[in-house]
Amino acid sequence: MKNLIAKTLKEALSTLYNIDWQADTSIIQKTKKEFEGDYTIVMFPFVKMARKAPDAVANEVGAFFKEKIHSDFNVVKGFLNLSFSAEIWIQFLRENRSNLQFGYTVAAPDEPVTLIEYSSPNTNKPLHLGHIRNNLLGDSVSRILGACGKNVVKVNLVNDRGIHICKSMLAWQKFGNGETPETSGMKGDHLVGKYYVEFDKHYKAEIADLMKDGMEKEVAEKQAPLMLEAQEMLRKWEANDPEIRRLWNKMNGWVYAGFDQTYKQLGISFDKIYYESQTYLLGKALVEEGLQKGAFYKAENGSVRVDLRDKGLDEKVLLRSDGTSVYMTQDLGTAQLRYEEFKPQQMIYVVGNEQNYHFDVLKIVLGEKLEKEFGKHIFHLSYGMVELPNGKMKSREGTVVDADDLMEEMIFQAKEKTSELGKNDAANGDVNALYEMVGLGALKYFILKVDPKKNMLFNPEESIDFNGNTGPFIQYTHARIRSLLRKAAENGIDYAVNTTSLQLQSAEKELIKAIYDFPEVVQNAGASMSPALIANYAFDLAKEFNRFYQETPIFKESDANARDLRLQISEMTALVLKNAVALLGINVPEKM
RNA sequence: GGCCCCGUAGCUCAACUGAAUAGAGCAUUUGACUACGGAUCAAAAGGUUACAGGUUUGAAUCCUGUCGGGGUCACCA
Repeated sequence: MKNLIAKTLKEALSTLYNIDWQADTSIIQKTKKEFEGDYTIVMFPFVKMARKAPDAVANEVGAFFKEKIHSDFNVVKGFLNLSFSAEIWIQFLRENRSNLQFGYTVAAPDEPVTLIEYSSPNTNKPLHLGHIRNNLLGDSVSRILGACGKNVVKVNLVNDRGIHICKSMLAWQKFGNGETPETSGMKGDHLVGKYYVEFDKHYKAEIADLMKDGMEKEVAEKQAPLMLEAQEMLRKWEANDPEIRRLWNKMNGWVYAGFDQTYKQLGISFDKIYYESQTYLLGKALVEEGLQKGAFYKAENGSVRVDLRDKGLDEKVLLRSDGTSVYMTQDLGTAQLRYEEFKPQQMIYVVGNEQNYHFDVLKIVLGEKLEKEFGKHIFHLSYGMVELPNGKMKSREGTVVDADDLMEEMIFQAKEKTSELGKNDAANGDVNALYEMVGLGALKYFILKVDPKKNMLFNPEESIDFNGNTGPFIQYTHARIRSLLRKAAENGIDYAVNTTSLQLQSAEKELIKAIYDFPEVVQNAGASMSPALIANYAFDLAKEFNRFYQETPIFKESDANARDLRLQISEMTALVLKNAVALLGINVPEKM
């Protein structure tokens, strides 16, 4: 529709004023509710060139539209409002009714890969709310890009090596008494996380002891026996010490089993999992290459660095003086590996905004210093922190919101709420599946409705809402529509509309227009990688339906054609709600 | 301190990337169930978009400065 308007506008401008306008749909927008019309064109950009008053231009262009595509129009202070006839909207409904993939674009067979990395957990502690935002965001953006016709490959980079996991291993060795997930009944990731905390506790005690003997705090932190042991363990690990490797494999195995369970419940998955332990060596070759090229240099102590001060950044270490790799080394290597494996047109990294600097460096080192073409196609999808009422989540202060606990709590709340409303009877089918769908729907919607790049606040004291701008509101609206359609089917009503010569009431027209917008919203969400656009759209659509539902009787309508049209609008609304919310990873029930 | 991000109703968030009277939800007040599903709807109230300048037909949005909040400046990841 916008394209038609743009095309006609171009013609109008050229015929009336001899203006050559480069079609730009941003000046064509939906008409605000207070005004009459469907679409609005802002005429200000043209008044100078046309050398006429805004209203005069708008009137002339409006007349041209009326002549050309039979749209009605009115003019308010330089804004040209166009209205289209009911036939056009009803026609649109008829054409799209049977398209279950409405709003989605299928990838072309030769579409190159778009790679997206998300989740990327450490293996020393369980996932928390921050990871949930990462996971949901990555998963949702994957779905959205897929719906935009991209060939998406989802990858996870597991951070399975380093001093952090050694800390857990050491603490388990020392204080664990051979405890396992089986003997303790704990989820593997939680068990390993427990020993990470345990390490910290004993480590702090050691520091305190050393300081009591008059040692400086900073020295004590480095001299504490536990820390020295952990570092020794890391060295042994790097030297492939069989015993350490066995322990490492065992404990990581526990963690993976735990993560798998969390991922499964969250409803997310990956096409490929990379392990840092398998990729960290690859970056070294790239560093060597850069050294040869003269892009990097060797410092006196033997570490390899890159000087980015001319880019407004600092010097950055790429390889330690002892030759071991750092985070950056590893990321260079994985990028190269992935490029060779998938030849992606774009590599998206879903990583928190605390790492903006890291990715600035990565892009420059890869794209400019090493002159790798794929370095220019790296996109850091940077998202804001989840904050608690009293600040950031800190694992050491025990203020983390655990992912598993939170999901469990949400499902429990869904159960409470459902029971309270007396909707937990067998008529709703598998009630446990429903609780899970609703609880997780609330959680996912809550996280995804806010713009990814902004920090967001989560208050554990107040449970996530089920009314208003929420996932369950949308799920409920969907269930109600399905119920309507079931009733129609029971009464043998076939609501295929076979006429377009109907009047549309305002609620009906608003709803059809909102449905019509969906494909464009998906495109916009894909372009800006923002599930928030989808979430807010779905909510508006559900609200629009409720308004329509309240105002226009369906089964009491005496005109069968009008009734059928309303059923058809309802059916299409349910489809769009389902398709929209599916892009957020939210399922929608038939009944609730 | 250098660099980056943010500041919108009491609270949580929008505003399609510069357009009309800045919109929703929650909370508050009021109204609507003998009704196709009340997890609903309708209405009231709530704003100098942190502040001060600037750019232009038009600014929450762009530029400059000030104040406030966060992030980051590791041979951690």
